[in-house]
Amino acid sequence: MATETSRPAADATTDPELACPISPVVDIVFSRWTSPILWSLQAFGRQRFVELERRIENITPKVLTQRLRQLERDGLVVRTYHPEVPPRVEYEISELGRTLSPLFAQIAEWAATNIEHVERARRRYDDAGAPRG
Amino acid sequence: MATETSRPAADATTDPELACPISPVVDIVFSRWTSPILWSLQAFGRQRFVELERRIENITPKVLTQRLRQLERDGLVVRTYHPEVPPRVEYEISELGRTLSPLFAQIAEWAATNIEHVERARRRYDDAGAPRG
DNA sequence: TATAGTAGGTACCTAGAGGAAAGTAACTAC
DNA sequence: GTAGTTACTTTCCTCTAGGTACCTACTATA
Repeated sequence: MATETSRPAADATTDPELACPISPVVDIVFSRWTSPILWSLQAFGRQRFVELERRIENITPKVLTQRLRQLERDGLVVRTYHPEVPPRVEYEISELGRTLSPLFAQIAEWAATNIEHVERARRRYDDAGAPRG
Repeated sequence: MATETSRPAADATTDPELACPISPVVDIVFSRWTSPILWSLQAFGRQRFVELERRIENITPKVLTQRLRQLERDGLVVRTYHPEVPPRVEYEISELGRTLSPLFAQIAEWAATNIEHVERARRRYDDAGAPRG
């Protein structure tokens, strides 16, 4: 199996997990491209590869495959292969994946009310020039 | 200012944010090393640079500085510089940063009940051999 | 004959994140 | 005069995630 598929082994000596119970979740759910994939599947239901590819703009098929495999391995996504011609594959969120929904909802809510605060803070920081001290 | 400090500009043409309202939050809160830092600050209160450096194992001072600057810029962390000798700098979570607490709590809760499901799914997947289809 | 559609696989390459290690300012203590 | 302390900064280097591009098999359609 390709080394590219597996994440950088969660080695206790090199990972930021020790001080933080949420880092493992970040590795599983919030690594690059995984959240849009999970979001898309939970928001729009079962989808084919190309549908995901089109909906998630700028993702390359290679990376989409990688992430889907990873999510399948983690039990968050279910892959169904139909041996037709042309081949048809469908992806849907698993039961375990669905337990993330309230999390996603809360994050979306936090974003709706606080992202603008973050952006205002950035402008304030940038306008103030380089940090003194 | 060093290019290393700034994140890869959130360009609408290259980012996975379009299909997903939670990606921006991921960029801000859940990028590498930021969650342990925020967690540490919200769990153990105001801390000095070296305290964070010791608590978050294996983080290098360079990266810690980068992440703290980023979090300060985003208004999630407050930095207080005391011009003493030797210099003393204290970091604490901001009011805006504190609004993340319920999020963190929910994620920690999800982890507590579901991480083992993920690990079991992985073992099942790996034992089944390469994906057929 | 050639092209399109589907779900990827594979080889190659680059940008950039992040690590290692040394340097810096400014003062104190020995 | 030298070592220690703190909070970084800077330089150099490595590694790898991710992008580009091309390839597979099979059929329908023009």
